[in-house]
Amino acid sequence: MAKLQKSIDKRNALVKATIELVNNSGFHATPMSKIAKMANVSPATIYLYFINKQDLVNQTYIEVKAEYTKYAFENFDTTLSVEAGFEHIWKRIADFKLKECENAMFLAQCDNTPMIDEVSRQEGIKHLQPLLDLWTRGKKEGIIKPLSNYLLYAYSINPLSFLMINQKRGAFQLDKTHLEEAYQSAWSSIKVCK
Amino acid sequence: MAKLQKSIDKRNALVKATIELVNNSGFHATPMSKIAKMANVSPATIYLYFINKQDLVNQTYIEVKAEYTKYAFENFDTTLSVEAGFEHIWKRIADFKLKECENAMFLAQCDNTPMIDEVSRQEGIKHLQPLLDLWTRGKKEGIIKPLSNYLLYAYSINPLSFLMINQKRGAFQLDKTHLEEAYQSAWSSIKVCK
Amino acid sequence: MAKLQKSIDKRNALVKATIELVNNSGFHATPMSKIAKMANVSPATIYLYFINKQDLVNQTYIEVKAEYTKYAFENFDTTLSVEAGFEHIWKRIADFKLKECENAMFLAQCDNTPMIDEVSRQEGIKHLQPLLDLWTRGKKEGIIKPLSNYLLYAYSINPLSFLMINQKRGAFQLDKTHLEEAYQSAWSSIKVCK
Amino acid sequence: MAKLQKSIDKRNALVKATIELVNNSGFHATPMSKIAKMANVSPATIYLYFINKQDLVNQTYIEVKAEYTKYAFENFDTTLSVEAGFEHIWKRIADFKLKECENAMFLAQCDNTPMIDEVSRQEGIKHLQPLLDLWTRGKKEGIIKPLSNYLLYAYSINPLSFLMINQKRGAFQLDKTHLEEAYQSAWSSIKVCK
DNA sequence: CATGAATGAGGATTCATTCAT
DNA sequence: TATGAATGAATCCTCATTCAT
Repeated sequence: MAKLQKSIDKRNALVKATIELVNNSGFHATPMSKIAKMANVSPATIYLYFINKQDLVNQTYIEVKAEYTKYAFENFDTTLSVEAGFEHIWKRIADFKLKECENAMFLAQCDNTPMIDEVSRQEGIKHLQPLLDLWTRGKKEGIIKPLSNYLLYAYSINPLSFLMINQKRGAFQLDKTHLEEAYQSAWSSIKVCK
Repeated sequence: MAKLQKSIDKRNALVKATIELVNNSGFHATPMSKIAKMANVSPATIYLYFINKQDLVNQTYIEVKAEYTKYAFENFDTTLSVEAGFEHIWKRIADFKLKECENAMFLAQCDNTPMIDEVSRQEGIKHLQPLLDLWTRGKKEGIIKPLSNYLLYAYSINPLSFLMINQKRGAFQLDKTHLEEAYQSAWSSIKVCK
Repeated sequence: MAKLQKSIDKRNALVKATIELVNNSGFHATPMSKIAKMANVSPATIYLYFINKQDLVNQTYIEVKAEYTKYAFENFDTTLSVEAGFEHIWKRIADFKLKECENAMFLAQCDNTPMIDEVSRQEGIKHLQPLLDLWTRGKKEGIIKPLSNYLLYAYSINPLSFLMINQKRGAFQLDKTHLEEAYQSAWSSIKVCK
Repeated sequence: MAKLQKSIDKRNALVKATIELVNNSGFHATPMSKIAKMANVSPATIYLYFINKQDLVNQTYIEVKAEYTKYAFENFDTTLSVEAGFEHIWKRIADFKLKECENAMFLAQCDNTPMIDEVSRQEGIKHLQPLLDLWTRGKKEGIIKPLSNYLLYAYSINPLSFLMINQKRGAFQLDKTHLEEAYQSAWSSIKVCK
């Protein structure tokens, strides 16, 4: 246990420090030395776990994205109706974005910035498949508008990022009522209006 | 003409170079020397127009944001119905985001990053008032859902940023049909369903 | 009058600004632009009057040094006794160093710093001749110790610089009594003890 | 041994290089890169030992001043008579100023220039106490003139700086005879004439 | 004479990365 | 594995000086 666990702990500490510091200052304004200090290791130690700074953020991105999708699809039951399935996933995602704020902020920055390798970006997208499958089923069943997945994501999922960022900045507060309203808007925008 | 115009031209060239380079590499990965080179001036010249690098991006942000809102509300007629008014504004915004891609990318990066002064950010938000007024009217008339403006923006306007970025990255192409679909989704998400 | 006088005024303003700024910040920490601003001229104008920055301080040094010696020997009567002559000169010098504080500070900085051309330094020393002549006479008459002029200057004149600087720094205040004491010490140190 | 000693050596090399280069060119005309080169380290290494350039000279000043006073009061015997004590100290100081010429030059530049922090300047003065104590005793015993310590210092100690600088500049040479003469002048200027 | 805009060269400082231990 | 010291290569910014007007 001891040795391996210690290694894992260090790696995790580095990833966590990276997220927090990049959130507050941006990628290039975050020196390796600060990351090291926050993770309580020597700068040189970072290079035992990561090839270089780019690799550090790439891997951090991939891991956070994986956590995000894992959280989103946890307990997801493919036998649910499309609407129920979507609601489940949407609320898991909302939960993540609003509770695991630091992680979500980090993803938003990566996704709107030339900070991440294209390869890592692709790697990060992979895990959304269950949602895309659900939408495919929904379109077949005539429940979801027959739109590109990009459009569906843009209108039903992405708005949460905007809300999360503005909540983090203190611009406004997202309570339970808001959340339900948000969900209704999301669903309205992609469901087929009868 | 000569002198003043030349000054204005130089300043504009600097702002433009900043946008392009920051889009491609990010704020901190864009050296002043490169900006200068692209604008065909000496690095020292930048400091005749801007206090420092931070001031350069702040002012660039404010200017681009102003252009954006100016474009959005050009020819906007407050006597239009809420729906028609919204459609007009929405399509102007879509136009801007998809045609003035560089500018829109730059704004997206600024808005999702700790790259801009809080003061400048506030300054940038100011000009959205006509849209907020329209929504207020819409809510009174029972046409727009009685939601926070943040929610309305998140669902009806912000998705365009996501689409723009992914189009820029070549992930997918937004044609006329898509655009109409996108508009329908936007409107669906904020209009009161009867 | 007009044109020539205006030129002279500008030159003087530049010299004065140089003294004040160099006193407060040192030679290399004083930009030409600041000197220009304080003298109410354009930076480019400086180069109409001086070859470059080094020339500006060199000339300033020479001029201030000339003022200093002119002041020191004003109304000096070579027919006075050695002791009376020395007292006269010493008190003029003391007057200058304590009243024309800025000028004296500037000289002290120049004299203890590699800031001035060797040539200009030599130029500046020239005008002390009357004092040296007095000392030569004093030595012949057996009134002044038969020491090198450097020693005589070091002990009878130079201490005033130290006092002036410390007074400027607020370390202590030199009143009339002090001054008389200082004179007695100066004279004690170079006169032949009987 | 190894590591710590190496660190100390590096620091000392930096301090020494600073003294030599500042003596020859002045503070602001001495680039950090040159200091680094002369000390055989990388420019970045300086910042492991000093916060910035100002800190480098401040600390150098404090250290040289400490060396100066340490040297001045080495083997000083407080049971000596005032005259013998003063002679001892004066000759130690003269020794220092003339043999450790570089150090003394550096102090002279610092003391006549706005180059050093006020705080560091105060720090540097502290260690003169034994001399001041001796003077106090001398005044009580009626051997030393009842003057401000500033005056006593100005007339008995400070002239050595002037002589040292002019010797360094090759203006004149201070041999044993001169030195004895200088001492006599110093003593004459502060002792009570009987 | 006078200027303000422009600049190239240079300086302080930072930082990702390496290396001896 | 882990480290802290060391560094070369940048980067931001300043400034003496020039030049078109």
